[in-house]
Amino acid sequence: MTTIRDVAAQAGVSVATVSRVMKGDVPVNDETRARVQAAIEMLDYAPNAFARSLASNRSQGVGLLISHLGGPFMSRFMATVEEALRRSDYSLMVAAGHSDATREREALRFLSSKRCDGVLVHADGLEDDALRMLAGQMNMVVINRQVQGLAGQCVYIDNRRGGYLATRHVIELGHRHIACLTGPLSKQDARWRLEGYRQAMQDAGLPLDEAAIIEGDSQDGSGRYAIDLLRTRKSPITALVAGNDEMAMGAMSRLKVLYPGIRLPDALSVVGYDDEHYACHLAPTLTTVHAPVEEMARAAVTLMEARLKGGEPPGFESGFTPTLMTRESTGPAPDQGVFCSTRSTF
Amino acid sequence: MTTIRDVAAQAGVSVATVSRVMKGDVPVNDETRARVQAAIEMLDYAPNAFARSLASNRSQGVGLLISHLGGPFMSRFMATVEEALRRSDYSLMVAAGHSDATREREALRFLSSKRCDGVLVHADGLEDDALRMLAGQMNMVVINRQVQGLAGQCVYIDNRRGGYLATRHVIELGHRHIACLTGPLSKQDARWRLEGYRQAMQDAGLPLDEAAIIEGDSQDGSGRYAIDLLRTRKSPITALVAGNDEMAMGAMSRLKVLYPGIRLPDALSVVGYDDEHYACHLAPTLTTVHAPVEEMARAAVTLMEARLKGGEPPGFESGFTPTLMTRESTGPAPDQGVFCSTRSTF
DNA sequence: TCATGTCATGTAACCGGTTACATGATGGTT
DNA sequence: AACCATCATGTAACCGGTTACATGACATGA
Repeated sequence: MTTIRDVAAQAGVSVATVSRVMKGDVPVNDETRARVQAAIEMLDYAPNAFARSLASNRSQGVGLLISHLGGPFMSRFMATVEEALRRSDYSLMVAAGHSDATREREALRFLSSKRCDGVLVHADGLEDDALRMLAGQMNMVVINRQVQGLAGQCVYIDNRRGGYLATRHVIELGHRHIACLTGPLSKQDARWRLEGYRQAMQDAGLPLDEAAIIEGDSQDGSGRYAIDLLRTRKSPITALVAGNDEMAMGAMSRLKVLYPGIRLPDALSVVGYDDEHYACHLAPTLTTVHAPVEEMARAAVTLMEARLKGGEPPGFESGFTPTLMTRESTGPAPDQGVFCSTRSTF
Repeated sequence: MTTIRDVAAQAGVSVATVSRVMKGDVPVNDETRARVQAAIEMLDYAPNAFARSLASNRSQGVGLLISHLGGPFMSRFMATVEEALRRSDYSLMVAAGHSDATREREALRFLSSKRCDGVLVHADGLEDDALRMLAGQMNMVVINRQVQGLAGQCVYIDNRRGGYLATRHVIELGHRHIACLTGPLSKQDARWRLEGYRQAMQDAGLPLDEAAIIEGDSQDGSGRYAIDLLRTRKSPITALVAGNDEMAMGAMSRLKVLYPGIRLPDALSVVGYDDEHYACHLAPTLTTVHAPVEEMARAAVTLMEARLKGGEPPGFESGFTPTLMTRESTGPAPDQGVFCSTRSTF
């Protein structure tokens, strides 16, 4: 392995000069710089990252804590983050938190033990308090979540608005009996989406039926479960607002099994959330809420880089707004919901 | 930051002794060890990863080069790899190659510049030759690909068999005119899957119609394209074997648009590949080829750890076998294919 | 002419570990 | 008693960079 000393010897200068040339922003005589660069070229020199980190106390790496690696849009998110970071010569270290407070904390400890310069945190297990505390110990940007007291280091999306949009959409289609299938209410985003649902119902002057709110686990199985539950209740539900596409998909699958003869939006209008890439290939194609994931990822990296450079945090808006993708899974409200006990198909 | 010297002072021993206690496998007097451990505990000491790496020339990190972060099963794969590595206190550094030889090479250079102890390489842009060469320069385990000359450092799956299984399945259902929609044939796995298709056709004594082999790009758009193409040709195709679920999904969507009245397997039997988690929620649910991704990921890590420890490579079999998941998208061959020009729906 | 400032460059301490080798204590053998 | 092996521990060189400070060359103004 060629070291900085080899290069210095080859170029006939001191190691300090080589270091300065590598760094780039320190004034060096043009002729000297050229000689050093020639030597670097000739010896195919690449600085030792460890030595550099040890001396400068910076790792040139940022950690990414992902609550659940298989989660929606994670791949899109990570791809964008990786690309943006690499452009700045930062490496990306990934750790998974498995949506569990203890494991997320452990993952952060791990990343911190690896001396990341900063961490992008997508945690849904940790409490706000824990995040605030940890943010004091390391350079942190929080993704997909708004934490009070961590202004300027959160990139989030208005989940309340997402839930609102989804619900208002079916209301506008004439639905009055609308169920809501949420993700685990221990998660902030699930709570906000539900809040949006509540608000939309209230704004439309519709009664809130607490029995029509079902807490799921964000997996497709919950969709099936929700349908079965709503069916036993035989409440006159005509639309379902789901907390994510996965559960919406599960619900639709179950409906197709139970009511093979009925076209789906006629049986039940279903709205998803996340706009996963399969959403437009389901049958019927899924109306869902779309988030600008790539933009959010870029914003997170920008925020992080600003923190790392130590300058003023860029004053840009890091709150994003979801949009509704209207597709076939939602349609006009029928006179009678499929779940209504008076319906002949029962 | 507390250093090893602080701990040494606190415990009244030398830094070497502390280092030995940290290492674990060197004999240290029990009483001394206890004192050191108490000091570590008391000072909440965590060794500086850079210093350690610099001195020992090991990074305790492995890189993961992913050709395409959004690709099938990547999240499952990564989740498993991350968990297995972390258990051994290795960190995971991710770089994306974007399915392009140059960018993959660049990503490897990057990971190597960060001094990873080893790299797990999922590359589909690089040539075998390039991989063989690079494998000489760094500790490498190749994922999802069998490279001649790199025995014992590849974890792969028998794509030929996968293609064979998919094709034989529809043949057994009575289909005789079977199209094949492949991924980019510049990719090894796409070529092998096609090879399996060919073999199955041949084994069944069916004629090979080269016009029924279409090269796609692994995106859903290719599915649509393939259907449109087959339709103009009006060849009497009754089944389609696709190179992945994405394309199969695209094809089915297109079919549903074109022939809204016909149930899908009657119009065309479709087989996918990858068994993505949405496969069983499409309508009809998608018959597809399943790979034991988690097992493969664990095997890759095991192989890597063996290389890192420097011991003998474990003699286990790193070739995996795919299985067919039979679902609704395939059915008995109709008398007349939907693409047959004599059909009345045209 | 000499003090002073500017600029490019060199010297060497430092980051915080690992580890080869030195040291010294202990106990067994002849 | 002298010798040697064994074992736990300490000393200090080393890994390969960064950077504060020193140095020396040259230009400027009094």
